[in-house]
Amino acid sequence: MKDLAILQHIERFVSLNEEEKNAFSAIVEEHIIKRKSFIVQPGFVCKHQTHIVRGALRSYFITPDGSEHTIAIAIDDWWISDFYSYTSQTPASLYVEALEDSVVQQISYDNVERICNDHPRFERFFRLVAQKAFAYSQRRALSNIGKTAEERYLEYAEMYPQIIQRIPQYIIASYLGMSPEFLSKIRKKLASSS
Amino acid sequence: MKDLAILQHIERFVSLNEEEKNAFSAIVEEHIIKRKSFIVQPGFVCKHQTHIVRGALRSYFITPDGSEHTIAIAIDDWWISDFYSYTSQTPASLYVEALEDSVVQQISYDNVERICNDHPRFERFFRLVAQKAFAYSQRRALSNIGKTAEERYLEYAEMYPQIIQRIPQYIIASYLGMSPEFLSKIRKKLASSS
DNA sequence: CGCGACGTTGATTTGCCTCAACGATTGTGG
DNA sequence: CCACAATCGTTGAGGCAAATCAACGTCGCG
Repeated sequence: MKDLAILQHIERFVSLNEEEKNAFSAIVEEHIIKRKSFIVQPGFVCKHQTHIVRGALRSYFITPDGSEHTIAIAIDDWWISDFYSYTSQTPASLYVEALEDSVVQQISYDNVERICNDHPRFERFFRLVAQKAFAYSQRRALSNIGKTAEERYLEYAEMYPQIIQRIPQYIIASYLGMSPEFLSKIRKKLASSS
Repeated sequence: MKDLAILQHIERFVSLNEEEKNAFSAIVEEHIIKRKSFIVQPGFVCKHQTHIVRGALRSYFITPDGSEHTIAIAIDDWWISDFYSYTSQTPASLYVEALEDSVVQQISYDNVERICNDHPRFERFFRLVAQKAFAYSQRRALSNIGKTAEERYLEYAEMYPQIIQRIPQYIIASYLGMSPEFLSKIRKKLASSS
């Protein structure tokens, strides 16, 4: 039952009957993504929402001056995409790159719209997901306001210890909005003071 | 026809028949909000989504050190709320305050859920709104990364000249993430160099 | 009029970046 | 299986954008 993970995920929000489960299973595509390869690239429309079965991916973009900025780091059982590109079906401005060999399940924009038309329960599911994603992003933005780099790191490390272990430090730094050198200095200071 | 503005707003996303329009009109409450009064306060659950017919409001929160941070500035025909509190129906962490005497139209959480159950078209509308709001907030966050305070101000002033005129400068500064003193210096520099 | 809200200006401080050089580890082709 | 190159992390010196602090100007309003 390859789609079990993603169906369980959905049933946390809405309950589904057999017909709905089958309709959904039919539109899920499972893929293996090799480390360092991309599922979204600037200039191309992001056509899928991606659910990570296992592995790790990140989204990031590159400013005109050439520096990388990580927008999201996602691991097992999270979703990732260029949500702006997906929603508006316009060319992406982000890269979405696998940090490890990963297994993902994807559903395409067209199939989402279709299944939402056919089954209002999915309309509801995607409304709740969008609301939750938005609320979560608002909250993250809030909780970072007025914090120093050290405070942001401590909070993140406490919240997502698995990510700290699995993901290279310079990517964490880029996600937390600081230089890798500065994160290194923060960690040194924390290690000596504990 | 008091509900005209908000119905027009909805019909930009989905088309409604007479029955749906009537059902929606029935749950809209119109209120006048006096300058300096609050429609959301920390500790209380945010029970409404608020559509501004005319006037200006902002949402902000206060960090433990006592400093104010403006999250959103909204004027005629925009929506505002503590979206996190609304979505999860948990106590708010934001204030939402009127900056001018304003006229708003509100719909309650319970009524939104009810009308979504009864009419899938509204489920669709609120999904699209949540998706758009999320995509927009992502995009704003993106476009600010790696920018100096001056660049952020110039961009905002170009995008929303009406807001620059109508809203006190220290609130703009707080929204753009800089001190009021520094915004003053930026404006002085820009005035002399043009 | 006088008070409070808002904006300005200058002096000083600081959090974090940039640059540069140097380990440590990993992996990869010969 | 080793050599060499990437990749990643560390350390220190110097610099800058923006915050903080403090004082003063100005306007509208009760």
